[in-house]
Amino acid sequence: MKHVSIKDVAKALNCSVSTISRALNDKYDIRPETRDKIIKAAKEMGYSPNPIARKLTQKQSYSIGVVIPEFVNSFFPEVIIGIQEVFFKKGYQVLIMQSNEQYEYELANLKRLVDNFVDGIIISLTKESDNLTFIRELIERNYPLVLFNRVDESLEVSKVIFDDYKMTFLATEHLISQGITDLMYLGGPIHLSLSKNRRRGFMDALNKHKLPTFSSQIIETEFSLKSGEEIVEKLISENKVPKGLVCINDPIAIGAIKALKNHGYKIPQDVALIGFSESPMASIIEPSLSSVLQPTREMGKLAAELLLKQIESNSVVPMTETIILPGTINIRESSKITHDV
Amino acid sequence: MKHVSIKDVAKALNCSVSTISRALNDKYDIRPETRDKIIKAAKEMGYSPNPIARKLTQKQSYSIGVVIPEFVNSFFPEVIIGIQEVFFKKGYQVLIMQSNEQYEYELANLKRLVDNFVDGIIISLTKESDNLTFIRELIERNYPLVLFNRVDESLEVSKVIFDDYKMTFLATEHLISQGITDLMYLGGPIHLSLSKNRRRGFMDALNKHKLPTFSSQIIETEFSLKSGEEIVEKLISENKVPKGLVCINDPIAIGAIKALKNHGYKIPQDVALIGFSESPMASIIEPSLSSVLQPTREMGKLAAELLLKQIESNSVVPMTETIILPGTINIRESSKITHDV
DNA sequence: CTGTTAGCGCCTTCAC
DNA sequence: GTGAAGGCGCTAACAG
Repeated sequence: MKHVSIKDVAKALNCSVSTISRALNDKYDIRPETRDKIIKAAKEMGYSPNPIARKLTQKQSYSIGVVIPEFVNSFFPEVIIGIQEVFFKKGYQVLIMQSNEQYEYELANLKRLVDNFVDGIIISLTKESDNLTFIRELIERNYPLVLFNRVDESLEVSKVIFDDYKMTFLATEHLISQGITDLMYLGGPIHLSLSKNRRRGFMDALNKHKLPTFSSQIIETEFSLKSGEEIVEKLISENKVPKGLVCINDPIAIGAIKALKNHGYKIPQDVALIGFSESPMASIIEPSLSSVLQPTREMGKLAAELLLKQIESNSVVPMTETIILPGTINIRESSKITHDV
Repeated sequence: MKHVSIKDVAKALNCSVSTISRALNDKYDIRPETRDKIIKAAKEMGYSPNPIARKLTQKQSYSIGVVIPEFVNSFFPEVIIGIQEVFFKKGYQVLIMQSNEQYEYELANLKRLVDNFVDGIIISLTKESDNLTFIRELIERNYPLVLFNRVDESLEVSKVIFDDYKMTFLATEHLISQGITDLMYLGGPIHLSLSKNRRRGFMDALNKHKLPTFSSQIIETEFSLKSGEEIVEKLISENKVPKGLVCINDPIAIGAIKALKNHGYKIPQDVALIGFSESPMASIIEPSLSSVLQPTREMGKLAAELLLKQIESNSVVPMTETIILPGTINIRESSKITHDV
């Protein structure tokens, strides 16, 4: 049960390996009849090309890498499905690497992908990625690269992001429109561009409506449910719970809800909340969670297409392009204040 | 910015490539001093071995593949984290492939992994995988292989599974202990061993307690929340809702709860439920969901270790071993009937 | 101990 | 049109 190689086929058909190679790759300089004969024979013998050997000689490996920070939440898996849709059709292999929110893993993953000659990489940064040296090197080498969602804006590279600023602005305005003036923002890891933009959106909405702002209004968090829960527990113990909470994502919001409910707060009457990224949990928790709905799978598709474009055009000029995806606000119970209270 | 190869190092140090190779691989037959000198020079020159070329000559590729049916639910990602823990330490690359619950993808994924010379594969079957020809072939070729969770018991290969029979038996008994005699089982895709064993556990628990059994008591489902919701909607419309529901997994149970609540059923008073596989949602939904808690990450670790054992012992004798992991029942509100009603 | 040679499977010149 | 030869980067076998 050994792998049949091009050589075996050549031997069987009594011709040279290069002829076989040409036939299989459908090159010119080959008589149609011989080509067909060879293809038929190859199939019968169960020949399949060895991608390893192919990678060694050729530039293309027909595989790309995806590096994501985590996949416990459903967000990144959903993006990957979008990516796979595009590349599967094109016959590309998609290598998925997970960095466990650690820069060390991320770097190792990137290096491994490069060492394995992937044709390009799609990446979303970990929450601690502040050293971007390796990525900058890749960009300089004109390595096909696309960042999505968790990007660093200083990098000159193709990106697909959500309209973080605007959507957070609108989400905040939505709470304000419910008559809430006392707002806080649970804002994610501090140095990610995504966090910064969303924070800015939050502040600008407050400013626009001439609401008071104060320094402790924005709280740094992780992306996890647990983090949201802990931080709100702390707010409760310090007696600093505001009337409205804008949250960087759904898990944070859900953690917050959990803590609030534990302590007898009524939602949305005592505290109104809105999340981000529309997780499946949003419609399950009680009260159901308002959230910014984003085209997650679409994000994956677009990132894949941007990468494909870079790969297929082997231009020396870097093709950087940024796509900003819009979202919509999905209003549910957690932010619908009944004014007849 | 080209890749420096072993040849470049050889040229720089004025010695032969094989010496370099020996030094880098720390083989015998090399003087420590030359070795150290070479290693130092290689590092300075920024040399990194080309894994592709290595794969071509050697048998080992130091990479393994993981094929999972889906990763929208958190179960499989959690298993993969366990797998990665083991292999990352050993310097192995873990290739993650996702089959979208389709046999066609699964087969393509397996073939690609084999073509890429992974040293072994860890796999959990899709819900539709009933054609196991390719896997059987791999087993015959003594290809290192481990199945987990969604396995086929007829395959003679290493497996890591949960004690599906027993845990479902106990889960069912738990509902019975709450005084429920009118039970149904939402049981997952029909031909997976996992479904069969759990179904058997359910039936045996009923039999042990001499409860009536009837054919429509077990309903085939998918694994998704939506499936659970639809099926219970149907039960409601047909007026066939039982007093207790044992569910093959948490998403099904949560879908069921959603449908029941929509129609004004009280949980657990009108209908008590228990799920399986302890998802994060279980403690968030209201009422909180009782569920069988399983050592998910541990499952990944064990599967990885079984595979590693197969890879490292290059014995011709197949080493098949089945590990059955126990679970514990996590009782929450959805099945706690207050008898003072 | 170190260098030379050959070959993994494939593709790409270059002759014929 | 087709075959022969060389090389991708590395390791292994055999000399010396």
